[in-house]
Amino acid sequence: MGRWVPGARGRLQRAAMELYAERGFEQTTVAEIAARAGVTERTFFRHFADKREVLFAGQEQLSELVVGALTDAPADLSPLDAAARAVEASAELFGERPDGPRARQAIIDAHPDLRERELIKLEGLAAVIAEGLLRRGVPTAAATLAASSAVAVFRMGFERWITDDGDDRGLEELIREALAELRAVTR
Amino acid sequence: MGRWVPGARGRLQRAAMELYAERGFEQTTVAEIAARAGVTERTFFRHFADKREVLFAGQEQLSELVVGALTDAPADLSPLDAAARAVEASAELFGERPDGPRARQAIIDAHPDLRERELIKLEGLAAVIAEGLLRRGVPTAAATLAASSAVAVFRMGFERWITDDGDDRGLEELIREALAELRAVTR
DNA sequence: CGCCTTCATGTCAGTCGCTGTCATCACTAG
DNA sequence: CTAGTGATGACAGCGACTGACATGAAGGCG
Repeated sequence: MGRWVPGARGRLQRAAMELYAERGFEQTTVAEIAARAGVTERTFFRHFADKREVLFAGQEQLSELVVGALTDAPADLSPLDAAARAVEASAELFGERPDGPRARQAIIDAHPDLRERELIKLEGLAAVIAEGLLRRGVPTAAATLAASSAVAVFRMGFERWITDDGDDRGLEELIREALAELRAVTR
Repeated sequence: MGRWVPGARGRLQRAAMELYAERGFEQTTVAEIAARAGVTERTFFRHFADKREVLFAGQEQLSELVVGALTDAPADLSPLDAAARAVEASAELFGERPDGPRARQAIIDAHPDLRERELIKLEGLAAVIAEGLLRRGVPTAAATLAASSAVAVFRMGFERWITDDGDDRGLEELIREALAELRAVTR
């Protein structure tokens, strides 16, 4: 390590989450985040592309995890089932307690700029799922539609997971439930 | 009208489209757009919330049109069919020639910031469709899933419409085709 | 015809997100 | 001990966006 205190990236993430939660996203300055983390504003932008990205750091891991699950999924699964299986695997990343994800989601939902960023991240997730389906021999159109359906199902399961307090079911089960509902709707 | 030349809003839209197409979105300054339109930078921000919004002016009309079509759709249609019928109605707004929409889409696809904005607009479209389905008595979950499915189907139809040059089919037919493919995938 | 309200615009100052550039300094390989 | 590496600080600068105030034409009204 250097003269600097290590873990600047993590401190920036925590500081940003705290401040966004306290004062709101727009009312928070990057300089303030940096100050709380004990670094310079410039350092913030060396770790995160912009003021929003600090909230979406785990996205790469999520994509890798989901793509891995898709690759490992049984070859005889239908495209949609394989894609759904893939997004179910995300439960491994989120853990059992929805508290953390719920707090983060509350921040995101509170500001359109952050929702935009979330949407393009989900779009990216759908893109890598579609790509994985293509590698399974699924035609382009079917891959695209199955991927976006899987993401829709994931979103619904995720929202229920962080919303319902009396509901003790896990993220995976809620995603499977949403998938069943999607099938009922498209029937 | 006043001392000012009327139609500032329209001139700003045209100027922005031209400049975004010529130099790209990021390389274009709001001051440049305003100058080409013969107004001040400040006036730009009086007409459009930000530099991106100038490309998404027709979104309100689209939502209204789609919601109207959803309201008018036969009551015995399934939620998904009604939602699909609604997005099909968008063809009325886009006209027959995909040239204009294609040019606009090329600009949007060229920059992530614009794609973000497009995604949140589509999300808004899905939201109003879901709302319309709720008014039809569709349960929340089914309404949400049907709406997002309809938007996915719309996107696929739209992309084919502006892409395929030898394909003379209209937007409506391409959307119906995508819907059939979605049904095949979710089967 | 002249006054007054309205409203789109111009002007100006200022904040903040974000970037390029160069210096600094601890750590590390040789 | 020296040169290189890598994360950081310091600083100047651009451009997006906002708030406040001034301006001048259009239209209503006496």
